[in-house]
Amino acid sequence: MPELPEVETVTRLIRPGVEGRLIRGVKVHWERTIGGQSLAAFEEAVRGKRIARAWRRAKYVVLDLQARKRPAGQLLIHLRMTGRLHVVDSGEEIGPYERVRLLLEKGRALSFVDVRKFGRFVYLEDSEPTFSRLGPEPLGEEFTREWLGSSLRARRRALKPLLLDQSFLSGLGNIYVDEALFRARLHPLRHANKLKKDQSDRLHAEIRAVLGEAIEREGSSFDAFYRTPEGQPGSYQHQFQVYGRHGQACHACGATLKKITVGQRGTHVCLRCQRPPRGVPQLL
DNA sequence: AGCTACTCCTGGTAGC
DNA sequence: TGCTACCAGGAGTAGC
Repeated sequence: MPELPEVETVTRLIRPGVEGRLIRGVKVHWERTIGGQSLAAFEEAVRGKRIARAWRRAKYVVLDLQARKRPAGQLLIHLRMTGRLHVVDSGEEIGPYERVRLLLEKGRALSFVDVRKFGRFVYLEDSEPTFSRLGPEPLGEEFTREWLGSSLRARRRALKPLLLDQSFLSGLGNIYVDEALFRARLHPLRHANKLKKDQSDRLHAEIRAVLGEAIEREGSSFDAFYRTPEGQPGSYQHQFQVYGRHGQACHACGATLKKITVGQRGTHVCLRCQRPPRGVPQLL
């Protein structure tokens, strides 16, 4: 499930193939992948423009578009659960799960493959309103220990749903939240405003560490399903301490890891390393 | 503010 | 072997 490290990796991979290229045409195989406007309006907005830059904000791949050398809107791509992007030859057949294809110059194309159809392409004249609703980048300058400490004190929510909330902090998803909370030795149901300073400092450090390490390893991928045709699997899944490891021994203390549900999300914890807050039965 | 429930999707798999 | 039922989950929305 693409989170910040996977989106960062994908962005880096496609960048050399798309930056500077003209979008000659658009093929949409699943119309609902296009969000916010009609298919016709989307095609009209995108065709004939040049991709000036490919970058990442939160879990969006952002393509800055130009027309006649001037900024001309942005294409935001969200991979959601199973979306993947690759640069391919324009004649290359990708199979039944390709949802969108941008035809580029020089016989190349940007192909969007998405089994579960949750991914979205949105063209925006101005992305500022969208991005201003997002919390800070966890690897950016704004995300300091002081910011996290004071922001947590202002919220009463449980840590996990708060960290998954993109308007609080952007880029984290289910996997890296579980990993960061484990590494910070904080139970997912701990209330944000109850953390002591050393705990919120630890959480800050571990969020950064886990994301940085995952980017170094080009993200996580589980099975062939999530890999790109170019064979870019990512290898961070081998570093998981808790995610998907329920029933196995905690690497830190040896206790059996558990899987619980927090906010309708599968949640992986070591109940010995991550002490539940008062009132939460230490069951299962 | 913040909770739950529901929606969108389909491949994989647990259970029988 | 083959069937069904359920699971995974990012984000948006509705209702309380």
